[in-house]
This record gives sequence, C-alpha cells and structure tokens, in this order.
Amino acid sequence: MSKVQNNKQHKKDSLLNNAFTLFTEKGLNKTTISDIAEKAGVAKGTFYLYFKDKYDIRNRLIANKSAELFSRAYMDLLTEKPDAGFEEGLLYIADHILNELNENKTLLAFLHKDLSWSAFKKSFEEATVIDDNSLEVYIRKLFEKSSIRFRDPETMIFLIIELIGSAGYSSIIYGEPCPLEELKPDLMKSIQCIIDGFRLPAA
Amino acid sequence: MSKVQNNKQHKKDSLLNNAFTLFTEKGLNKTTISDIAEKAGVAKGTFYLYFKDKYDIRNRLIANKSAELFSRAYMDLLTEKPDAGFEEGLLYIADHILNELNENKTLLAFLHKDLSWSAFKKSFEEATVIDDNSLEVYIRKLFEKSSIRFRDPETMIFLIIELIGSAGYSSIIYGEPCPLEELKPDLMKSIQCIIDGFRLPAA
Amino acid sequence: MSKVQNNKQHKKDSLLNNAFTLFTEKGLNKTTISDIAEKAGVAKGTFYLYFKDKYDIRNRLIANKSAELFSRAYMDLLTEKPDAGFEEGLLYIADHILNELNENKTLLAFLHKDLSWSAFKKSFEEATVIDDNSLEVYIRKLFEKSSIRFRDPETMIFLIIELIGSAGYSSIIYGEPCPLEELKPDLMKSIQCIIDGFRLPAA
Amino acid sequence: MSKVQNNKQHKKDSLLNNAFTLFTEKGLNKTTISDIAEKAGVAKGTFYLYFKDKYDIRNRLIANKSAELFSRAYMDLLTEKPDAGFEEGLLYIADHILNELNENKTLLAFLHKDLSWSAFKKSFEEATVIDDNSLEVYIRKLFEKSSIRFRDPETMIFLIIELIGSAGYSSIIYGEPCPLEELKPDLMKSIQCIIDGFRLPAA
DNA sequence: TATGAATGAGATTTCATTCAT
DNA sequence: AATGAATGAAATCTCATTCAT
Repeated sequence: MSKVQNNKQHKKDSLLNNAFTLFTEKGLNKTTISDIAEKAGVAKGTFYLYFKDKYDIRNRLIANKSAELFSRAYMDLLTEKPDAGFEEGLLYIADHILNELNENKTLLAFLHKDLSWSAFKKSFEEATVIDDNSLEVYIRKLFEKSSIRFRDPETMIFLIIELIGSAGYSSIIYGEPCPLEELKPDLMKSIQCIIDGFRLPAA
Repeated sequence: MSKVQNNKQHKKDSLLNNAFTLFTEKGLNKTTISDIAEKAGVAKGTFYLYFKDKYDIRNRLIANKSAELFSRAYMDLLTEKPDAGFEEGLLYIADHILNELNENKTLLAFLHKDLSWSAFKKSFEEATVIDDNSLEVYIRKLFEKSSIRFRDPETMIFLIIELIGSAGYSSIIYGEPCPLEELKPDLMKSIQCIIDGFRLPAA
Repeated sequence: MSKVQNNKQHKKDSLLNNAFTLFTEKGLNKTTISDIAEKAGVAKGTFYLYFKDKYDIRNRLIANKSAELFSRAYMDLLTEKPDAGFEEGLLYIADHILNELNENKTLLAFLHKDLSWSAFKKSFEEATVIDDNSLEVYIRKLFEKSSIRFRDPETMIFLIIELIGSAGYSSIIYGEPCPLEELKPDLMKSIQCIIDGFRLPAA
Repeated sequence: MSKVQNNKQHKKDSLLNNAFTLFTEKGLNKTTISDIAEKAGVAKGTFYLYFKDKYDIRNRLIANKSAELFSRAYMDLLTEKPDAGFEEGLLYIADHILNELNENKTLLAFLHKDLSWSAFKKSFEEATVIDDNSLEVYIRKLFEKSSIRFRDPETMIFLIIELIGSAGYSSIIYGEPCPLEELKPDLMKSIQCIIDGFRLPAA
C-alpha cells in the first residue's frame, strides 16, 4: 500500500474509532462532526472526504461492530470447542455474545437494538473486516456439523438473535427485569426450547 | 372541568397528537418544536407551557401509546374470550398486539424497540390514560384465572414481550427474515415453547 | 402601527439599508449574511425572519432603488416643469436619471444593468415605496399631456431606458467610450432620434 | 507544436469549454473549481496551472466568446454581402448578432450585459482567436468602404452595441417587452435613426 | 506537469429557548 | 394563559487553495 493510501486508511480509521468513542460517551445527538474531527486529529473538511454525515459513519460503525462481535464468537467456538455439535455451538455463540455485551456495556448501548438479524445480515454484506466469509457461510458451517435437521433454520436463528439482543439489552443496561446473571438461565433455557421447537424428527 | 381547563387539555392533546404524527412522518431528530406548535395551531411559546422539551413529549407519547396498545388487547380478551385460561390469554394478547402493529406500522415505527418490558412498566406507571389500573393488576388478573403455576412468571412475560417487539419490528417493518404472516406460526410456536419451559409441575 | 410592528419594520429597514451599503462597498459575493446582520445590529437569525437569503434581499433592494430613482425623476418633473410636453418630459426624466446615476455611482454600480425596462416594471409591481401608483399610471400621465401620438409608446420607452442604463453605465463607471459629459449630447440626440422614429403623423 | 504543447492546449481548452457549460447551466456562483476540473477530466490542482481562479477563466471566456460572435458576423458580411455599404454593413452585423443570440440563448445568458462596447474592445485586445486583427481594423475596414462621413463614429457604434446588447437581452431572455421578432423592426429602425443622427452632410 | 488529499476558515442555516407584550 | 419576535450559539457543510508525492 502506498504511503498516501496508508495515510488515508489511517485517517478513516481514526475517524471511525473516535466517532465510536464519542457516540458511546455523549450519545449520537450530542456528538458533532466537529467533535469527531477534532478528536481524530483531522480537519473538519476531512471528515466529509470519508463520510457523508453523522449517520453514515454511525451505520458503518454498527456494521463493523456487529460483524466483529459475531465473528469473535464464532472464532472462539472454533478454538475452544472445535468438536461442538450444532445445538451446542449455537448456545455457545449466544452465551459468548451475551457475555461480551455484558462486559462491554458501551458497545451494547451503542448497538442498542440494532443488534438484530437484519443488522447482522447487513453487517456481513457490508463489513470490510471479514473479507471472504459471509453470514451464510458461517451458518452453513455450523449446520454441516450437525446430524440433526431443522425446520427453517434461518427463522430459528433470527428469533434467537432478536431475543438475545432485545432481552440482553434490557437486562444489561437497565437491569430489567433482573441482572443478566439472574436472567441467563431462563434466557438460555428459552433458547433451548425454541431450538427444540424447530427440530425435525430424525430422518 | 371548567371551560379554561377544557381548553388547556385541548391544547395539550393537540400538541401530543400532532407531535406523534410528525415523529412518525419525519422522525424525532427532524421534527422541531416549531413544527409541532405550528401543526397544533398554537404558538411556539405555548409548547413550553405544557412540555419541557421534545424528549418530554416523546416519552409521554411512548407511555400513552404503549399503555393503550396493551390495554386494548386486554379489553378485547375480556370481551372476546372471557373464559380463556392463562396460557390461551397470553397467546391471545400476543397475537392481538402483533396484528395491531402490523396494521398500524407508523405506531410500530414510533414505538420501535421501546416496545419492551420496561416501557410497559413505565407506561403503566406514568400513563394517564389508565388511571386506576397497573400492569401488576392486569397480570394478576390473568394469573388468577389460571390453575397452572409458573416459575418466575414476570421473567416469562418479559421474554415474550421482548421477543414479540423485536421480532415483530424486524418482520413488519423490514420484512426480515420474512413477512409477519409467514413468521407468525414459528413465532407463536416459540412463545408456546417458552411458556412450556416455565411451567411448573401441577401442585 | 403597534410597537411590535414598528420594531419589525425598523429591523427590516435596517437590514435593507445596511445590506445596500455593504453590497456597494464590498460587492455581493464578498458580503456575508453575518456582515449584514452585524452591521444592522440584529442577530444572524433575525435576518432569516425577513429574507430568504442574500439574493432575496438584493432583489428587493433593486426593486426599491429602481422605483425610487424613477419616482424622484418624475416628481422633479412635476415640480420643475409642470407644463412640459411629452417629448420634453421624457427627455427631462432621462437626463435626470443620468445625472443622478452620475452623482451616485455606487447606486449605479449596484443596479448595474438591472436598470432596465423589466426591472422598472417589476419595481413598480413590487415596490412598497410607491403605494398607489403604477408605472402605467406614470406613463399615462405623461402621455395625457401630449397632443402628439406615438406608434407603440411602450416599446419606445423600453428602448430609451435600455439605452440610458446600458450606455450610462459604461460611460459613468468605466469612462467608456468617454465620460458622461462628453457622451450626453450624442446620447440625448439619439434618444431624440428614437422618439422621432416613433412619432405618428398628426391625426 | 510539440506533443506536450498540444496536450497542454488540449487541457486548457477542455477547462474553458467545460467551464462555459457549467457557467451557463448552473451560474457562476454555483459552479465550483471542483466542478470544472472534474467535468474537464483533470485534477483540481491542474486548474491552477492554467487559470488564476474562477473569475480569470470567466473573463477569458467572455473575451473569446464576444470576439467570436463579432468575428462571425463580420465574416458573414464579407461572404454574403461583399459589396455592402457602411450603413448596410452595420445593420447587417447588428441583425446577425441578434439572430445568433436569439438562437443561442445560453451564450446570451452567459455574456449577459457584458456584451458591450468595452467588452468588445477588451475581447479584441485579449482574444486569442483572432490574432492579427483588432476591432479598430474591423471598423476601419467598414468605414473605408463608405463614402459617407460620420460625426464621432466610435460613439455611434458604442451606442448601437449597447442598445443591441441591452434590449436584445431583455427581449430574448425575458420576452420583455415583447419577443425579438416583434421588437426587431422597431429596434432596427431605431438603430437606423441613430445612424442618421450621426451622419455628416456630404462633403 | 499533474495529482488529489488535506486543510480550515468561514458561509449558511437552524432551532431551542426566552421574554416583552 | 398565550403569543411570536428575537436571539445567538452551534451545527452542518463548502470550497478555494496548497503542497507532498
């Protein structure tokens, strides 16, 4: 990569990182383009070379962060439980994501309820962090390991992600209806129940 | 209520209604106090006689609309299925809410993912529409009819509401992963599974 | 007029006057809304209560100033030469305008070549300075005094105004092809010739 | 011309042509250096290798376009009416220019009222399109053919050009006070009258 | 010569809030 | 209680110009 190209990527990354910090610290509305540019150490006009406006940079951040989150969970699964079956793998990923969000509340607050199925799909389509993999590939890999078959697996995963994102947010951020540690057994059990509901009789 | 009092309530309602319309049409950020006052046919200064700022009026709207939504579902249950058991009643309410949101997409877009357990709780605390009832009363009434007992019923309802709100939003607004009509059987089935997971063995 | 109304007119006038000063001193491009507001002693936002943008205030100024210029010439004619015939009156007005522009070069530079027939027409339509008179009324009055009849008098006046505005500008501002004093005899003579060319044979 | 020289001229021409298009399409103020460079297919910095700023390129365009306009009229006169007398030649040129402006309204809108005596003079001084001729040469040639003599011919031509430019603009662009077709007889007649007013008694 | 990323001053515009009437 | 003119801080965004490559 040429020096110029390198420098460009550097500036863009700096804008993204500092925007994320500000969004999580002050919120989207209270963060101004000026804030972002200043913190990133670039001129205000430079921001507009890379992003259309505040919402543009936010969307790219959501895509990046969502993809990274899911990707980390999957990578960990491969490392820690390379032999896990499908159901076990799915529960491992759900648990991993919940734990990470619990430890990284600012990330959760930022992703808010955009942490959803469609966000994941979009994130895998747009994210530059993962180049040669798509959500479909991830899921297919998970399925390939499974001898059990499921009715409409995509819908199943959708429901699980929505439930994790939504219930996790409420529990972690507001402690409603109870802290995550208390909620988790019921939440995981419910996920288990949902999976069971989608299981097809063995062929 | 005196004529003056009446007039005041009239202005406040007009502000609330027109704010709701604008929020759903243009979004919160793009709606200004001026817009709201103008559409409501009052002067800008008048807005501040009734609400603190834009976020104040939004919160009151969320509370009102959420409470109305849940209240209508419950009222309908009492009318249509006065003898429904607990589980049946819960499923009826879930279905009712989903249908109403599907038919009233602007309401759904406004409530967004604020359609959650905590919002319901808050809405019942703050809402002026329902004066002498609380969420607890509603739920207790539902439970009283039931002979079956549940482990941690509040968490159960929480999970169901989160799932409905989150999955319903994605499906109705974005058609992701599929339209509501297609999703509903799986969604209702999953709710059923969650309920089952919380059921205690008959005493 | 109420105190508020009075104050409003005051602010608007102040904006108009100070904008005119700045436009003539620094030119349209170099004058900013901030400049105008500051010089007028009002807040920047106040500018936008009265004018859409810089071009809006400029157009109103052109209309006002054009109308005032023509109006002063006509008033002077009535005072100085109440018995002048049509041709004499027209030449008097032409001469009067030329002299005023020559003495008020900033006005001329501002009106530039917008000092034209259509500007006059517009100015009489829009200008608030002259309330109950229109260009047509002025011209009709001039004509009424005349026993001579003209082919297409409106076109005649149009050509004369265009010639005065255009040639006058060049001569006064650039001294091209010669200063006004030198040009005037030929210019007035040419106007005279144009008038003669429009004269109809006596009925 | 070397290949490099050729390439340079090519870039300069491209900048000029595309600037002209943009000026006529969007106006001077709304056209940016970026726009021009982009449309011309060169980098922004390259613009500054050829022109000082936006006003520099505009002035060169006015000079070029004015000179071309007048030149075409004269060339046509030589071809179509090689034996025309002075008065006839002048009227022919006036008519030719009016027709061309009428057919090429964007050119007229661009030249606006810069279509004037001084612009013509400047254009002949600066224009690169006509290398070995000057306005004076043109006019002298016209005059040489004439046996009639005129008082102050330069002023005469000045007045005619101003009248054509100013009245033509109003008529062609705004249709004020009437379309060119309607205006032309009166306009040409007035020019004729002006010429007559400058004619000296035959020696 | 040519490029185009970077600059950053500054222009335009918005809008929540106040306060005199 | 109601008004709406006025404010002015602050936000967004532009763009001519420079300069390292």
